[in-house]
Amino acid sequence: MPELPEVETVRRGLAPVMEGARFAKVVAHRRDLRWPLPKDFAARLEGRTVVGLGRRAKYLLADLSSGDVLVMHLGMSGSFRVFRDGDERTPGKYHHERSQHLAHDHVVFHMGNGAIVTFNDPRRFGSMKIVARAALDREPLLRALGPEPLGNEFDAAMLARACRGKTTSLKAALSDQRIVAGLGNIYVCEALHRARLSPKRRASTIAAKSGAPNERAERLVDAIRAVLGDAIAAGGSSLRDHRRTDGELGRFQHDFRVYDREGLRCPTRGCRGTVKRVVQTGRSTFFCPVCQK
DNA sequence: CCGCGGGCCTGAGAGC
DNA sequence: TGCTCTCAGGCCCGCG
Repeated sequence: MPELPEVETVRRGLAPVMEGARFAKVVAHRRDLRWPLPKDFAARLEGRTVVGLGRRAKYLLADLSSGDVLVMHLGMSGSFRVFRDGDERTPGKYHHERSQHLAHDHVVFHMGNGAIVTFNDPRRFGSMKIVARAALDREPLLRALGPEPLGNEFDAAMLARACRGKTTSLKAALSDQRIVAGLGNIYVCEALHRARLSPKRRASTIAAKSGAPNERAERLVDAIRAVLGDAIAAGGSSLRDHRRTDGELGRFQHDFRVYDREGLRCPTRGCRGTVKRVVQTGRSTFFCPVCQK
């Protein structure tokens, strides 16, 4: 499911009920997630306070008072829901929603402030891991990640350097979390369309031979930042699984220019092209062959 | 090292 | 209705 904008939307939904709150009780209904939860998962969380809730790429990072960090990933179909004590829901609706959600609620956090946070993931490609904060920079899950695309260190020079000499497609390069961390299938397609660059173009062609960025690299960086910013502002994209933590849908799927729009007119001003779908490295790519060169 | 394909899972939707 | 097939916001591993 989630790419950077969806994960950031989830982070913003969880932060108000988790930051400063204590894990009163933690229940792992099943531990066989993408990687297994440790036997002492609940014990290492219970009684600890969440000092802060951050994000790195598509990972959520809960800093704990114990000096550990709870690392969470949503995989393809993971979602979090927040149920608050005494919110406006009627008891009937509350229980109805809980029962709807229960089938794949693998982990449930009962916070000391009365909030209940559930992690639901039908496909179980997501998971959680507890690591010592002091060892976070050596954590294999995070170690090889490239720069945050909305951070200061991400710019055309760095993107060009990372793509220098790469014979693979731009689509594959942008999907590679070691080059830039947080994009997935939707936002790669959308960013390339905004930058008017073909997903099939060789990644190396955004850099000069010296590795210096060219004008394409500049356009691409601007497009990536813009699409991620717009998507976060819209609460992410809801296709199948993504929900905000209050259960509401994201809205950015209505603003897709190419993703999942095969056969429709290209929205670029003055372009009379039609959105095409091709398969690259096993995933669907949507693009306009007329204005994306 | 590099790029690609398969596999991990479940569920939704299309087509017959 | 029910079956079979394809596809899905991710990522790791192994092969050539």
